[in-house]
Amino acid sequence: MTKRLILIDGSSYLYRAFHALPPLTNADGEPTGALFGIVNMLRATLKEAPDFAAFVVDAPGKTFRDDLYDQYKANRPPMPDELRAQVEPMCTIVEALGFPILRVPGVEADDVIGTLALQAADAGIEVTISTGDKDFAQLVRPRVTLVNTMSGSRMDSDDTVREKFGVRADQIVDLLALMGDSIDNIPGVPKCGPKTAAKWLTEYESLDGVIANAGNIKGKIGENLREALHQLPLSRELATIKTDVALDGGPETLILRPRAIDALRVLYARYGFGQALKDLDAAGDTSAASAGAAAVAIPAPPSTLDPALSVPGEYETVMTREQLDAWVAQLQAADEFAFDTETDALDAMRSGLVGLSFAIEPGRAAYIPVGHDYPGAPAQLDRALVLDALRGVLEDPAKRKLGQHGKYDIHVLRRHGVEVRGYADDTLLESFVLDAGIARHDLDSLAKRHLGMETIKFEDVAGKGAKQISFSQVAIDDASKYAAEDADITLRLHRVMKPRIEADAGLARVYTDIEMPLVPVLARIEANGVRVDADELRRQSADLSKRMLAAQQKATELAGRTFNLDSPKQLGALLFDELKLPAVVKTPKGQPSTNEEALEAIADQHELPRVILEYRGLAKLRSTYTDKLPEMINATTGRVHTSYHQAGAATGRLSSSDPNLQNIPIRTDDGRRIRRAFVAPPGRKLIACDYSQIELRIMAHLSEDPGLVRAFESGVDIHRATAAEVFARPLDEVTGNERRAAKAINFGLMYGMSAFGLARNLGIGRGEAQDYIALYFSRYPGVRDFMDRTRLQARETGYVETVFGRRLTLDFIQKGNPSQRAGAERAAINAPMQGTAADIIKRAMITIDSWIADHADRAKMILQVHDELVFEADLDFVDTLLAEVVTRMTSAGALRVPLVVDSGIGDNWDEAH
DNA sequence: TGTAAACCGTAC
DNA sequence: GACGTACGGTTTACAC
Repeated sequence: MTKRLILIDGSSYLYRAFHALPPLTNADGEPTGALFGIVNMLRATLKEAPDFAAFVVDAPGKTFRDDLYDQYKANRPPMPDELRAQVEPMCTIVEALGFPILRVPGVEADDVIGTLALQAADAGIEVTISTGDKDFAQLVRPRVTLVNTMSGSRMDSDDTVREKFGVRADQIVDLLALMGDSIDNIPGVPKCGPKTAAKWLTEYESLDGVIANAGNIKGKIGENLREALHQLPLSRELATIKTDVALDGGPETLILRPRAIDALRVLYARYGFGQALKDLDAAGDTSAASAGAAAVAIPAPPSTLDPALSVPGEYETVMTREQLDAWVAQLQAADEFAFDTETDALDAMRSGLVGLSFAIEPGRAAYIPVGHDYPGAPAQLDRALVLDALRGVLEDPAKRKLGQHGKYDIHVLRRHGVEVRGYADDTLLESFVLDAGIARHDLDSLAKRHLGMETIKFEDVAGKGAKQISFSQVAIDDASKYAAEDADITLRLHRVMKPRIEADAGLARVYTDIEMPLVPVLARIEANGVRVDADELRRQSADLSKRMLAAQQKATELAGRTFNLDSPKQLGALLFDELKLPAVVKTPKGQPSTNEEALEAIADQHELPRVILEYRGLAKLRSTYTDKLPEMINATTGRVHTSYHQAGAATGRLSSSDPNLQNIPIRTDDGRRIRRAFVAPPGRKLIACDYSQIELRIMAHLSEDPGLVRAFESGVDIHRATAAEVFARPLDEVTGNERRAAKAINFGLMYGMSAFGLARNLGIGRGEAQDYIALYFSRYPGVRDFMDRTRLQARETGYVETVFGRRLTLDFIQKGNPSQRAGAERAAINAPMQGTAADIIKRAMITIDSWIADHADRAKMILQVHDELVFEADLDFVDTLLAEVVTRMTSAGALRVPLVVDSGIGDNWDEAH
């Protein structure tokens, strides 16, 4: 029988498990996250009962690659302490599990693995390399297979390598050389990624072929290639795994020892690996001395201790009444469950229900298809019947439910006749409260981040781009795996993230008292929608078009030729190359900018800039607003329904999209006209209520500056009061310019502005701006102290907090380059104020919603714009609503200064201001 | 044909 | 480099 060898890349798994898993600690506070991942992986390996195995790790010290290239791995940060602390315990556990450990100085673990793999393959042994490092694909060949247990991927032939990389295994080294590697600091061809590299290698076969044909490759990327030519041979050498390392023993010496059961029991207990301990005890009594082969044969029961890496789930597709009844019974018996809906479109206000999925324990999930429709689709349970069967658990407020972005599912189910109640947890919001700063909170990213798992992506089952199909056309078997996994992963993520929130009182408060209660409130606001007068907008579009045409003709005349007024590039060429006008502003990429500031600066030297400014203003209004908004009116409701994104802004603010109703113009007359198209229905009025200077009030609260607090307590115009202080004159002698300067300072401070920025804003000298700021701080010393304190806290702890405990982690404040750090400091200054304001208005929305629920037929909340709430109400209910709303808004946060709410009433949004 | 980046501009 | 947080339209370049 063929012998089998498993080579485990310990170094790669250690790093990957560390970064993929949450920073767990045991009861004594020792870090265990990476250890946990490794132990689970090794236990799975033992189940495979290989004849030979080894756990290979890097030895300390330099390797031959450092000699080849002094910059090798120069970008790699030192090993974090939490990881370093896990290395020795890891080796102890690996030893106890019976694995031979290999550490060879002068080469990397990769080279040891490569050498052993080839020796074994030559000797007829089947080799499996277990690693998280894709570079090993270069070793795939007959009898050498590559697996990644964390992602579940497997490569055992040129075909499987090609699926992943687009080239054969023997071309992988060349591919890596072309791509380079920023982590290991291997130089490659700039802007050449996996796609480009694979394309070249397919065309020219090898790196040498690419080098020989470098002259034939066009474009910027061709230039990049030619400039990088000289270092490609070095890159190839660095990327090549050695297969001729001198080793003491061959593969046949790598024999597994019996597990040291007692030692393992102590170690598992110490690090809190409950499931591993249970398995050990279950197997240990009967086969204490077995060499691991079938030692862990008993399947693990569902466990809350280590849901993260437990085996892939058993998913059921519910096709019969009996199955449905059985699942409903299980849901009724469960304390909590995760659910998810699948639909035929993205828009929550239009999409139809295609299926539902549920998970009650990690690994135990089901998919109930109700709307799959394709040739040959099997008969499915009736949608109404399924929803009726589930109605009890879904509408029961005492039954805790959780989801990922459940607001969407709440909309879909409401539109299909089911009112979800008891929506208790949401993994999107758990992630947002834990790490507001990260880019993505979608399920796939979270699964990778917190569970180290690769999930089935929507595009895997439905395709993408032009080839994308509706989920209703996805084969039920595929749909079931995808949908059940979504519910399963949601549940597992919840079990990992929720305890981390509960461990911090501030985060728990923000999550439990603000974000979760807000979910149904936002769903109601979105469902309410706002009435928009499409005819009015179309009239405005026509008017704007006429004026745009006039501006365009004038511009052509002034330029002496036609050009595309919408193209910054063409405009720049005309203004700065042909007309030789000065370029005072540069874009971030160093090009001459044609933005408003740049055009204003040259408006006195030529007529054209002014005409462009006119055109731009008109074009913006038409393309973004007057043309688009009528298209967004829902055919069923006749209203416009925006989406509010609760995890949209890192500071805790909401964002709005499809359409964005938080950037409707107000500053210019032409812009403000658009607000006249946001109207109240007949018999109703719009009521707009906005917080007056809420962020500055929060600055007064946080800084406790006596002067600023006093100014707000007195109720005077804050910018005028600031001007009076800074310019040392009575309130009624403050000039317009002085007030304008004070206002610029007030706002600039909240954004962490410098003297440079203030000078530019006010059109004054930098020295003068610096004088203003110094004067300001001398009058309001508490503000300066607050700024310094905030920066210091951010630098020391890496995060800042709002009054209510919301936390924003600033990754770049400690590790970034100077420019990134400066940016992080500005964000640190701003976030407590912007974030506290967001907390306050969210609290107000929740309490107003609960009041308005009893008057739902007479009034609705319809918009939120950061510091403003808009309602529509029956004429005879306006006064009642206004009084109640203002009271609830002003009492939504207890600050050292009063909260003041301004309000207005009108037939449209403009009038209500 | 589709997508991403660059640029610009609207809001608070 | 220089003012925080968003969304989105148009052009442009480029990969598929």
